This record gives sequence, structure tokens and C-alpha cells, in this order.
Amino acid sequence: MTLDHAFFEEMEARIPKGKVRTRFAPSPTGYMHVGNLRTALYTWLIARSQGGTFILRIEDTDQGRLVEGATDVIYKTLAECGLDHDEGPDLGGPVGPYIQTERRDLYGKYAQLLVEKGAAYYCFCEKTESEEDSGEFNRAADPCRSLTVQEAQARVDAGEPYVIRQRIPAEGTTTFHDAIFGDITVENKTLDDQVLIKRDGLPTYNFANVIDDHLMGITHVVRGSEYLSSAPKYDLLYRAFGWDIPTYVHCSPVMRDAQNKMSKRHGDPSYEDLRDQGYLTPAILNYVALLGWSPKGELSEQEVFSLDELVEAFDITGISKSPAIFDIEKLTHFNALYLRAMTPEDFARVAEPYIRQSVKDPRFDTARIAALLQARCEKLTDIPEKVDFFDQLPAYGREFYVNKKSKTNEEISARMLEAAIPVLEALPEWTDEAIHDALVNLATQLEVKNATLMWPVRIAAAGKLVTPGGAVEICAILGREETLKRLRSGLAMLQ
RNA sequence: GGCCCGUUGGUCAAGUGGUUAAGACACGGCCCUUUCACGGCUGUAACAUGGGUUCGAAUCCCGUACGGGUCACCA
Repeated sequence: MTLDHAFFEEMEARIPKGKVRTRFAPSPTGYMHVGNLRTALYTWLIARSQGGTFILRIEDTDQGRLVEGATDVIYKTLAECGLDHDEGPDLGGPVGPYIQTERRDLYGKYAQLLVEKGAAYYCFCEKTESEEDSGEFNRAADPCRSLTVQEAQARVDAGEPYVIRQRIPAEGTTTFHDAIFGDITVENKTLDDQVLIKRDGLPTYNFANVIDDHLMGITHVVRGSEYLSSAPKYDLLYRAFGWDIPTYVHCSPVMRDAQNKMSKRHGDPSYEDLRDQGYLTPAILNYVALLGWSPKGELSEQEVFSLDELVEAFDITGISKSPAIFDIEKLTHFNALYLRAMTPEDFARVAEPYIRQSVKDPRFDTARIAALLQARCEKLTDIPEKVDFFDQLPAYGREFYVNKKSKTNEEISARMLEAAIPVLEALPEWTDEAIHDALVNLATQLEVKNATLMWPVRIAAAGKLVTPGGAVEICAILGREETLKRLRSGLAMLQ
């Protein structure tokens, strides 16, 4: 069997040159964890910050691990986050297809090319017993390694099952460069003759990524640091082909604690879980961007970044070498910041469904409730519990009326409510301002501090010690009728 | 175990031989105040460790400890 070298030349001719090209290459396992999202973000940022191209490639060579609907999660997440791609399975592009199983034939051809160049060999062994544990590899132990191409080809033609392995030099060292970790040198004897083409004919990740990254013209390879130890083998592959080596950007993992990576198994939240927990997409992206990256120079104190600002500020050299622990508290802080930075209208819009989870009564205006909530919640999911008292006055105890700072006790509170009820009954209009002025005047008349009057009114109106908004706002939203009903019932309880 | 990588407050982190070692989260205190928040001010708290190199080390070198990654026909 001879190789069609014209084919390889055609493939080379298709590769776009001269522009930054990055790729996000997830395997469709159905779960976009935080580390994954961060990798996607950094990859996208490298492309966008340099006017480059961002590509989506699906790495589905492990047929056993495919999860149905997983690619949809990937598309949906990227779209929601604003990480738009220029080429991909759905958009096509000059170097497709963008799904590895659809590129199947390609890998075999390139593996054969490598065999022809002497950098790979057919292996017919059932299973290589692990010399691996020693950390060093006895190349001579595999008889297939020394088969001639003709001998091997004969066995292949006879239908014998095989894999194709990379032929690693027995001696010497290999040095590769990483944009974050710098130069790393390893001895070749610590590198195994890894499988390139599996018995099922599909490539391993280790082979496919090299072929695809090259054929797709990828200039910056961004991936987790778990690939760092395979990188020298990739370099050897690139060199054997005579290809340029892309810039490697290996990112350290996002951890759940000092010992463990974030993982589905530990129940750590995925991007979608975080959304469901009431976190805003821009807040998640902002936080995740800073988990393992920080801006340089004058910007080093800035923490709030929109996606556009990240594009502006992002720089590979700001990526950290060490793993970072995911801190939900800090994410929560960012979320609170984003919530507060929204316009009241936008906030009301996103808050409404959460308010309506516990406030069903149409008399109560969600926009006004939202206004009280905006500075008082860190996550949207905090909302229902905070506003449940509007629909239904909770059962509460007389002791709620006792507050030292406001100088109230049960007896004083009773007097305050008794005085407040007729004043509120007589108000010509029921607005925040009218209620406020009336109550403040009343306090002055009674010669008590505002809080002494406001406290019992608020307690009677809400039945809770902690409420979004003060007495005035709550009464205004409740309406005159409901307010008076609650104040009377509070008074009755105290008498 | 071999190989590779990492280590600044509880957490994220700035820092690239000379700094009072930033900033943020969390935590404490104070102010504001109609509860709680928000906002403002403020406090506690760090260079893993031992040797070098140097006039001078968080910054450079070596060892140690601890942590991570990898050693799959998974990615």
C-alpha cells in the first residue's frame, strides 16, 4: 500500500495562515464544569484579543463515553456566555469537518505517513504488560517495534488486529515550551510509545489533537495542565511531521479544595447549576476569569470586568501556574455587585419570577418590591424567602416588638400602634411620601425618636424581624386596607 | 514509586533583588440609618522550610516538606 502524498499537500493548502486561531475542543460528556468554562473563556479571549478566529471542535473519539444531548449543552453554554465561535460543526468552515469521528479517515492516513517516516509502528500485541510502573520503558520489550514495514504490512493485510504506536527515541531528551510554564525538559526514556490509532481504528486524543490542531491552523493550544506531561510526545509528533509547533497554554485546574478538582462526582456545580442557583452569567464569567488569571500593571486592582473589558485586558502572561480553589462566597459577592449595577428596570425584570414565587397576590406591585430587593440580595434565589410576608402575615411573637436600639418594648409598641392607626386611616393619599411624613410628624408629636414608632409599625406590617425595606415602604406596598388590618391585629396581640 | 509542576493572609491574588509586602472576598469594629442591607471608614491576618549567592532577597540557586499532575487502545 502506498500513500497518496498529493492528498497531504492538499490538506496543507487548506490551512489558514497568518492569523491567531484558537479552539475549544470539549468531549461531549454532558457537563460544563467551571474549569471547562474557564478554559473556553481563556481560549476565546486569546482569539478575540488578537483579532483571531475561535473554533469549536467536538472530540468524540471515545465512543464509550458519549452522552446524549451533550453537544447541545456546549452550544447553549457558549451562546449564553457570549463566547461566539467562527467555525464549528454547526457553522462549518474552511478546515472541517469539526467533529472528530467525521474526520476518522484522516487520522489513519496521517498515522501511516508517520509509519512511513519511521516515527510510528504497527503493534499487534494483545496487551503490553506494564513496564510502565517503573517509569522507564524498555523499548526492546515490544517485538512489534522492530518489525519491518513489510512484515507489519503483511500482518495487517492478513487481517490481524493492530494499533499504531508512536516510536519514541530511546535516548536523549525532549524540550518543549509552554507560554505559562516556560521550557520543560524530559528524558525520552520516561516517555512511552503511546497508542496513536486504537484497535477500533479511531485515533486517541493524543494523536487526534495534534493532527487536528495542525490541520485547523491552530496557533494557541489551550488546555488543562493534565496534558503537560504528554506535551513532549506531541512535540515529537509535530517534529516528525515537520510541522510548526503551536503555542501551548496549559492551565492549572480549578479546585474544590486543596486536594480535589471540581468534579461532577463531588457534586460541584456546573455552569448550568450556578445559573439555577440564581447566579448571573456575566458575574459567573467575571469570577471565573479571575480564578487563575489576573490583569497586569495598572489594571491589577480592577476586579469587575465585562466580557468586552476582558478582551481588552486579557493577556496570557497573567495566567497563574498554581491551581485555584473555587470560592462560592466570592462568586456570590460578584453576583451581588452585578445585581446592584443593573438598572432598576432590568433588575425588576429578572427578579419578577422569583418574587412571584411567593407573592401571588396581584395587588402587590412586583416592581416596587424589586426596588426594595435590589440592594438586599446577593442571588436571585434569595428573593422568595424575603418577600413571603406580603401574601401571608407570618405568625410571630410579642417579643418581636422589643428592640433596645429603637427603645421599644411591648407596652410602648402598643401605644405607638394605637397612635399610628388613626393617623394612617385619615391619610388623604397612600404614598411613600405621605406615609413617611405622617409617621415622622407623629413621632415628633409623641416626642419619641422615629425608630420607636417605625419599629412596631414595621413588625406589625411584616411579622418579621428582618425585612426588605422599612415600615414606610412596606405599608405603601401592602396598601391601606391590608396595613390597617395588620396593625390592628398587632395591637390586639399586645393588649 | 519514577518523571513533571507548584507553594505570598482562611480564599482569590499584586509583586519579577531594595515596597511601611497592594487590592478583593470572608471575618471584627465604627459611621450612616426606619429593621436588614447598601454605602463610607477602619482592624486582625501572609512570603512553606533549611541552606546558600548578594551590600541587600517574597523575588536567583540547591536541599527538605507539603500539594497537584502524569505514568490508559479516556480525554
